[in-house]
Amino acid sequence: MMRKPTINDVAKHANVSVTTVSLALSGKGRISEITIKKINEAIQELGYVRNKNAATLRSGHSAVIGVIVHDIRDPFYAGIITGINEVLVEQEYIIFLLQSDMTSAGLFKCVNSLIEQDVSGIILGSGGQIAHEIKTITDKHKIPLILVSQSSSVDNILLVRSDNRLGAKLATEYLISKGHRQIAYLGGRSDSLTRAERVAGFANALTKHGLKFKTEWVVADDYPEQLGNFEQLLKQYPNITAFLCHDTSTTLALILGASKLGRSIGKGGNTSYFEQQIEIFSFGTQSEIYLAKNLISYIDNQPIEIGRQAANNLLNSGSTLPEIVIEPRLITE
Amino acid sequence: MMRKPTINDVAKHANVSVTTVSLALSGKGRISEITIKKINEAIQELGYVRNKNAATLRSGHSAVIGVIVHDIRDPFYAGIITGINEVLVEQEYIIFLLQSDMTSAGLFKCVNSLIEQDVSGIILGSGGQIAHEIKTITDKHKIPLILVSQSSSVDNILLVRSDNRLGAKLATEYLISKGHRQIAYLGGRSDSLTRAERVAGFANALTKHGLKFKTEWVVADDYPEQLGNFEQLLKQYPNITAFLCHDTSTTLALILGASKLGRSIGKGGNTSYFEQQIEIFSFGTQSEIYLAKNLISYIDNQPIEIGRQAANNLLNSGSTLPEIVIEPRLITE
DNA sequence: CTGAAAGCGCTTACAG
DNA sequence: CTGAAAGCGCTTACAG
Repeated sequence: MMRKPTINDVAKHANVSVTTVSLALSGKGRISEITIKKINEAIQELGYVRNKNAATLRSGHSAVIGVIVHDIRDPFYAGIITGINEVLVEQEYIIFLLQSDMTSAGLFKCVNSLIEQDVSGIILGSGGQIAHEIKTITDKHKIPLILVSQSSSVDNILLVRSDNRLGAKLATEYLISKGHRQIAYLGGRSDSLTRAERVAGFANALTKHGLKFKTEWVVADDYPEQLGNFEQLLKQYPNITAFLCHDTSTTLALILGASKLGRSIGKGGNTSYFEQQIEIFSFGTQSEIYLAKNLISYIDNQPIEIGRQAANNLLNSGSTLPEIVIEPRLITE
Repeated sequence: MMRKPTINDVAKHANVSVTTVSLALSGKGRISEITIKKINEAIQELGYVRNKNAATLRSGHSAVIGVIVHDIRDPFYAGIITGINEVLVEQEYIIFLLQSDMTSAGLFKCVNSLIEQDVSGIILGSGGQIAHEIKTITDKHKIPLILVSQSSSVDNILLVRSDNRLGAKLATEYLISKGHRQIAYLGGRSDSLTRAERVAGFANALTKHGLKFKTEWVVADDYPEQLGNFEQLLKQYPNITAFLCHDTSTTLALILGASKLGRSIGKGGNTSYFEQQIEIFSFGTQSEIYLAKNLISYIDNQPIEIGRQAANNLLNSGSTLPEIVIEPRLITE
């Protein structure tokens, strides 16, 4: 076999027309059992593989969607992609994965590239305002666009996101319910919108329960050196008994700091105050925390579910809701 | 504009032939400045976007490669994809991302899907023997295949991988050089090949320096409950002063266990034995550890570099080496 | 430096 | 249930 076999070769080999083969492949016309069998045999013998480029070109439909994220190494987005993939595999769709710095220029390049490939939908990992410019383009090309994000919302574009505010609020209330009265928020970059929402939820829970929100007890980690700040905080305010941590890395740093000062970690609640025990509620994923889940509670933002919903809505162009919020799951065991 | 503009529309609008437009787009023929300007204006005005499906179909070349991994949430593979992407973006290539359970059936489906899309290369995240079956198929379709992996090698297929054995060995030797004599290996599933290689490197370093390799000091985490085993180990053998940890999750669990027993973590070497300090060397990535890098050393397997090399070799079909080993980087600061 | 024309491999009315 | 034929949007010899 010199040349790749085409649908023509299959047709000849099976003694039917190309129409029949095409119909059989796509399952559209009603083809007789016998014919199908003949065709399948021909496909087997020739080692025929359908050329989707040709099919897409002719039919105008691609069964490919594009996903653009900032950094695939971010567990949140990795989870989303897993969820998207789960849904798409079932529908025999396939993903183009692009990473973008989310600058205007970079994003335009990505979107253009996806349009060139004639994708039938785009999922963009961003809640930023730039999404509007993108939406203009995708609209012109009649390509559905869905945003997925940790936070924020954007007018008039379908967005599937997590609820950071709620996650932080529920976690804080959980800590309060266990008797903690001195709670701090640690980690995250201070320019992060996600962090701002979490801090808002944190503050909200405190105030709701008559506790005071102290800005000194909210420490960012804009620079690695701020790890020292966590230690400092522990030293300066030894009466803090519980922490909400922005991510696993922060949690790790906190535990190390605590350990240095001879404070242990546990889920004992405030009753163990005299043991100097610290209770931690961290944002994170199962794979990061599972080995430590006896001692640390965590908030799962459900990225996989976000991915699933985004994919489903893209394929069915279903939802007319402007935004779908996935509730966080608290793992306190 | 009702219909998507095609290369024909651009040609008419610019008063040139389609040949000229096509040549200008691909930068192949030498087209006069003036003509190029006219064409670009037409493209702008019409909002023309090239249809790559048609181009691929006609030219037989796709500028698309497929990447198949087991789980995109694995930081190692996420890093590899980042590296692949880095190289491909420069060459204006684009990635199809597939997740596979790496069973025979699942993998065949993925590969078939990629062949249907006419990819010009495949990178497979696996070192398993199944790669041979896949190689047979990709060979038949003349599609270059490169493997990327944590460990193991496969005959006759180009593989880019990390060197776990070496990473573990160097880390262990580092700990020994700091005076540690009682060192344990923690974490990883006991059926993991990667883990086996690391344990081999660990054992090798110990023996080389006249230390005894004790199987009781090598603890897996096949079940989450084995977290308790770490604690148990610490209790039973309080003279262990250093640990090699399989991943960040293991490290987290170890620190928690140590903290419970009043042992702190640091890079003090064995001199701080009487302070009960523990020194940790963990496999992991920068983003997982950076906040704690003052207290914990880590081995970076350089997934990004693995991805880069795999992509480069795929595009240039360059290397005739059967395997490229990327040396781990030890971050002890 | 530019144009007319064939053809990549498929899908899909249309006609039987 | 099946066939002959047009055409999706491009690239690429070939000829000028």
